[in-house]
Amino acid sequence: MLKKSVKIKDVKLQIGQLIKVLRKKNKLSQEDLAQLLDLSRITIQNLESGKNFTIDTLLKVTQHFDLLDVLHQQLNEQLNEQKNLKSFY
Amino acid sequence: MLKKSVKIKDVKLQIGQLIKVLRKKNKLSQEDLAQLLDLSRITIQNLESGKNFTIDTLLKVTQHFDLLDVLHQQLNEQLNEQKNLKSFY
DNA sequence: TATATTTGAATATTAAATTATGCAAATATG
DNA sequence: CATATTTGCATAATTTAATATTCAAATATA
Repeated sequence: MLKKSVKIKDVKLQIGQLIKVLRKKNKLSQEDLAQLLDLSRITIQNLESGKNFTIDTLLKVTQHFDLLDVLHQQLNEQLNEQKNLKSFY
Repeated sequence: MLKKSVKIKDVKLQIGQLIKVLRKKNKLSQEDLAQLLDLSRITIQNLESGKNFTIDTLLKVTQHFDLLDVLHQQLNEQLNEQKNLKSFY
């Protein structure tokens, strides 16, 4: 059973899908979210549709949906893993 | 005991730190890594020092250090969590 | 120590992300 | 169904990430 490798495009589409779910869960239109984050609707649309975007844009959204701490923790775990150290909570 | 909130800048610096550790573990100079990913050394330097950068740049590095699958899986778990579904492996 | 390599930081240019606007298609709501 | 709202996708202008180059400081290596 061969598992096909994940492509960069796949991950971008996946991120977009996640943002869209979060936005709809919070009953926000693309325009609503854009205004809350001081971005244009087009940037939100690009983010959700797998286009290239900046880390600042992604982290603004992440922060708004209270996932910045989760991300920070996962990165910390990954960092400790690479250093062969246990992660601490 | 108050825990101070994680800032966007913190996460960017953390990503940069992680990339730097991965690069050094693989005994690559910034220039080496840049050439392997068809990027400039300056882009790698910006990535490692907390500047803004694009998701394509980050995912190229992630892919090179065989962490794209891990990221994909974590995103899938987060997506299922937001949908109130169990993640599957 | 000597010196070769790497890194950080500046400036200037190029490529691309972000933005603004408009409009048709899709979706939501009365 | 009717229509108001939202979304997707163009095009063009602006902002900024990515690049090229150079040089001094830091680091690695003989």
